[in-house]
Amino acid sequence: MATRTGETTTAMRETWTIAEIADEFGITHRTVRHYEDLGLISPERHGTRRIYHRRDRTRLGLILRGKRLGFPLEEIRTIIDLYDAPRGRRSQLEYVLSQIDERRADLEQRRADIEAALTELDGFERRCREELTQQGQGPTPSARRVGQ
Amino acid sequence: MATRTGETTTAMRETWTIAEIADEFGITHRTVRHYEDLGLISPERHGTRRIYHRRDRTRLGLILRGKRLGFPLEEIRTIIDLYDAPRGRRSQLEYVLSQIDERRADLEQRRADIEAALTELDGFERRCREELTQQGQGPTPSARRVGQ
DNA sequence: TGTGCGCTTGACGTTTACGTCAACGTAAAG
DNA sequence: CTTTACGTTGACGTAAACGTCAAGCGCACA
Repeated sequence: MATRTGETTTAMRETWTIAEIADEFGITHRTVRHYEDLGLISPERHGTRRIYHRRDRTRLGLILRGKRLGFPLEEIRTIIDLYDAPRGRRSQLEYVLSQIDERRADLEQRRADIEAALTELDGFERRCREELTQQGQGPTPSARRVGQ
Repeated sequence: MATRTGETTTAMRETWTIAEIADEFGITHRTVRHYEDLGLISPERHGTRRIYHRRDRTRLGLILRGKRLGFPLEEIRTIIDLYDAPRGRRSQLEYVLSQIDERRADLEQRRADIEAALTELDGFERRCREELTQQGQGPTPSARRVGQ
């Protein structure tokens, strides 16, 4: 597990290549480049080569979480751009705050949808388990990994 | 707002046309047909015309919630099919229960992502508000709808 | 010095989720 | 009996999010 520069852990690294970034996040280099094309990340260049810093990794984390939540990439861009938007003037700050409110409303809608889905799932599982205990306790060749 | 069959409310209706279904759910008839093509709904036919029942509306509700949560339609189909899958034999029931566990794990991951996003958003808002009070209380022409 | 490995830029292909005609059928209303 | 409004089946178009070559560049190492 030796890193090629001899550090103890990757946590000390300052910069990364596209390949390192890609398989650390479990995506392809094409995907990383696609995010760059859309302006979600903008790595430094060393000549023609891309150099990724901590900032880029943070952004990638936010991007992938946004994707897990089903947000389109364009929307994800506006969200993470919000985090380091200029907020010097009062009007800018108030704009950012209003955007925050919109984002929160969206997230809370999603949370409500998830709670509802989980509740339904629980009810459904209970009904299934009742059907199960109602049945005879006759053995079944299928594996017993319910408790796992 | 009189319905053409003269009932008081749409809640009493037993069947609906594609147009009624579509604009009740705020989607196009093309979308409804697309869901049918993918096997997410299968309305009754009266000759060539589609007739939608309560069952179809329930399914549409689940479909749209799944979409709000960012699930692909194919996955949504397997999910809602699960709800009325045959579970007569014990092995079938156990399969359904295992699927439920998978679904729940997925939903809980998403919920965790949402909680994290909301927490970050809260922290970010607090920092913004501090910057705001730090600034001079000079008036700004922008609207004052923060408390709303 | 050349050879390979990793990186780069196109450019086209693919899948998902519909949008958008086009052309036709049909049932009720005038 | 002919509109007309609604419904139906293709079939092609499109936008998003990458996948997949192809071809070339540069640098480290034998």
